[in-house]
Amino acid sequence: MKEKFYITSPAYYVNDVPHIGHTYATVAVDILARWHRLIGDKTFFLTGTDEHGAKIEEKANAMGLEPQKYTDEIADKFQQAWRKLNISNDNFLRTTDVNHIKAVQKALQFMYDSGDIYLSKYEGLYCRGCEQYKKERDLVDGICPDHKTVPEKMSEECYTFKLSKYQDKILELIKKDELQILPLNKKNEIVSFYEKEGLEDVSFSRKNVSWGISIPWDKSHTTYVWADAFLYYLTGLGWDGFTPLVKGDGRCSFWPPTVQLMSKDILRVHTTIWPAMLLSLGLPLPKTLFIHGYFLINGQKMSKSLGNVIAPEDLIKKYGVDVTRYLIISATVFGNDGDISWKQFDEKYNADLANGLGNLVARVSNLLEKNDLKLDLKINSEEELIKKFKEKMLAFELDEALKLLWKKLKYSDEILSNKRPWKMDDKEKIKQVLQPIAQDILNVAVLLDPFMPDISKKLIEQFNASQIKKGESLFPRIN
RNA sequence: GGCGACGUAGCUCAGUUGGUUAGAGCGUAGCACUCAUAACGCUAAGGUCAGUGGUUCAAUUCCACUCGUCGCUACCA
Repeated sequence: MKEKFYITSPAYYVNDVPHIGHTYATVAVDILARWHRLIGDKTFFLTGTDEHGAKIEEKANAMGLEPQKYTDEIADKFQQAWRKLNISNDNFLRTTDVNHIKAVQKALQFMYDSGDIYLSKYEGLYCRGCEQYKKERDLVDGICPDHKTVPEKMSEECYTFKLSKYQDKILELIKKDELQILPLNKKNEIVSFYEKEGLEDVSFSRKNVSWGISIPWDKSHTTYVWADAFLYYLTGLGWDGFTPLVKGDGRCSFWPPTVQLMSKDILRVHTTIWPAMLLSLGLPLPKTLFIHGYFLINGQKMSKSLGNVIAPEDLIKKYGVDVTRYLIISATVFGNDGDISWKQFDEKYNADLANGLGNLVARVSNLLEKNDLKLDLKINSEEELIKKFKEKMLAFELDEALKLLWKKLKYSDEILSNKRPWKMDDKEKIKQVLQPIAQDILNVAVLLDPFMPDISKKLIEQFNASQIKKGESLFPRIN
């Protein structure tokens, strides 16, 4: 039974080069995508970059570059980073892509024509320091708590999206899990927000931002970045902006997304503006939004000013690509915030990979080679293990899925130590001991593919050979 | 301030409708082994389950309060 599986990473904002947060999210999406391909699902994996907005324009100006030139450079860095990490995305879409821009304009025109976007005025207290409008309740004694200044009253004309119109519908869909939000505490957070605060209409255009997609019926405005960015999930499939979505038309048949992965800082907009836009456009909503956590260092957020950043390229330099993928995913409970450190990475590497998988592979393959034993092993021979592993993967419990594999290997180590085949003379008896253990290794190797694709491939080749050989050590111990 | 979550071994976490000596992995210590990457195996140490009070024959598990940590409080990618 082939199922359709469409998974997305957010379109990463190009105000920064790829850091470990981007890397974590993208590797997680990649693991899920590879897993679904492995079990035969028809899979599409989208990632990309979000490149418009005032901040990008300012950043480019500060560097003395045209915005397009600047975004070209950063987008290229993202693509390079993903290639290096063996990310198997089916498309990489930039929101400056001409087809994306056209589609956004068509979609906005549709929403304008249908009355969901209207001209109004945004009035508010603007803090120059924050460069944004503040609510009364955000202020302390009428003063911006961050900048200690009194915000100015300003008003500007803007096109506004009737977000409030969709409030009841979206809340109902979230409650019924038709728009599923995971983990559960995040769903509760959003439900409580809907019930207590409710939705207000949101301005969808800006007058003073030139680096953006111009509003098709009024070129003096550009599109609010989120309205632009969200449609990337559609244009990444080649959607041209016409509604309803063309059915059965190649990639567009992947719509809607099965899973959209994101961090909590963008959860709110993804559970308000995003589904409302889809409802306005008459398109099906994503099935599941999964929110992953942040990496912390000694309980603190990573930040450049604190100088406690662990860069993905440093991890790759030390451990290699596959091990880096493994370590950042297994370091924390998927969906929670979690502390990371070099010490912890080293310990995890030695425990799981060097002393665990790597050492067992060396023991078994060495004994097989030395005794000239030939085995005939089968791929995917243990249904029970696959079944349990699958359950964990489908529940997004990536770290738990891995633990199942390590438990299997630990058991093999025990058997090997108890039976002591190196003390035996009868080759047939040695084979009887080693055969099932080698089979377990092969089974584990297959399931490791989503996490460590190259290592998995190497192991499968090694253990599928009729004469298994010791070969080079996969994971040299770190001291 | 309001709403919510959490506080279990050095660390990361499990503990299913309250019920005999509270579990796992890592880390630490000891023993043993030598096929293997000073790896593996075995054993051990280590917890008034944040605190106080209550409900109950019985509470880590339910309730209240206290202390502590954290999240959300919309146009911040």
